[in-house]
Amino acid sequence: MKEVAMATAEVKLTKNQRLVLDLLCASDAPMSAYSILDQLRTEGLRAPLQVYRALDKLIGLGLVHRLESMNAFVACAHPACHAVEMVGFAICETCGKALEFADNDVAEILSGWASANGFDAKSTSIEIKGTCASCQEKSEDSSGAE
Amino acid sequence: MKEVAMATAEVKLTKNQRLVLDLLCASDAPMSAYSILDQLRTEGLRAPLQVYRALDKLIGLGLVHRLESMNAFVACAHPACHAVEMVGFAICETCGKALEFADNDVAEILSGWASANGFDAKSTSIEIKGTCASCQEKSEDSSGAE
DNA sequence: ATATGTTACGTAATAATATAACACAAATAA
DNA sequence: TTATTTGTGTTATATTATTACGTAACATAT
Repeated sequence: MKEVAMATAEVKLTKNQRLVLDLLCASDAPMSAYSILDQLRTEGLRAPLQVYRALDKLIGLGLVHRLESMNAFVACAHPACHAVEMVGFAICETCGKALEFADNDVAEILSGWASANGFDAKSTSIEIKGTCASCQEKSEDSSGAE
Repeated sequence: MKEVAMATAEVKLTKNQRLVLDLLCASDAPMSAYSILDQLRTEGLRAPLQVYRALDKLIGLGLVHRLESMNAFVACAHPACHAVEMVGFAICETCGKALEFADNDVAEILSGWASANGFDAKSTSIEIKGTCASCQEKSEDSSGAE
């Protein structure tokens, strides 16, 4: 029961799943499956499938999310409450980082739309593309204005 | 000026762009780039790039949307008001069809989140995965219940 | 008309992402 | 133990997308 208080330690993960999750947690930006593979070659991973299988499991557990518009994967920012149903990301096209967010109002509106239309929703992904605050500041430096 | 009243005729499209758009409009479900290519071989298209270039242009015009989670493309259901900023789709995992929707409340909440977080949003995609009404009915047939 | 810039085209090659199929090992449960 | 499930490792292949190159079509300004 001393077992570590890490939010992600509740479930027993296999070696490969642990390697992938730890790498994603340590990364400050989403990673593609193949860059995960490259990083883990030293740990013994050799084939894409090893990564994809671990990712599938981790996504099922709500510990990892997939960014559909980028074919990339990111550790869930809220590892405590694995909300699998609705997740949102704001993805910066300049630095590649993704900010995870959750919004109950949006979730309710969308599930309202679904039931009004007889659609049985299993999962919802929201992805906003644009430029993050930090990258906007940087680009103002070059524009010389004010 | 007699020029056709088709909603999609406002802009002058090239032959390849027209072929791709017409095919997507005629399809009742989203299509992958390569299935578009296959369908248009008889029309003279030969290489993936020809399709991807046409798609890029059509997406820029708001006449076609990309379903990020499926690597597929679909003609815009509202060809009149080309809303590029925010589009939503409910995608049926059984029949593969996609229902397009728009919701101003959601759009406002999301753009509110963005400005509150200093994020400069360019485009937003919402994709709900699940089962459409029609496919639910069909599967009830087999479940015999009630 | 001719020059110039822009947009689109066609082709070949290749990169990047993802899955199928197979045989085997470890953990779990009956 | 036996059966069942779950995960593993490997090879091969399928699917999706882009790079790089050279050419053609079109607008428009001289």
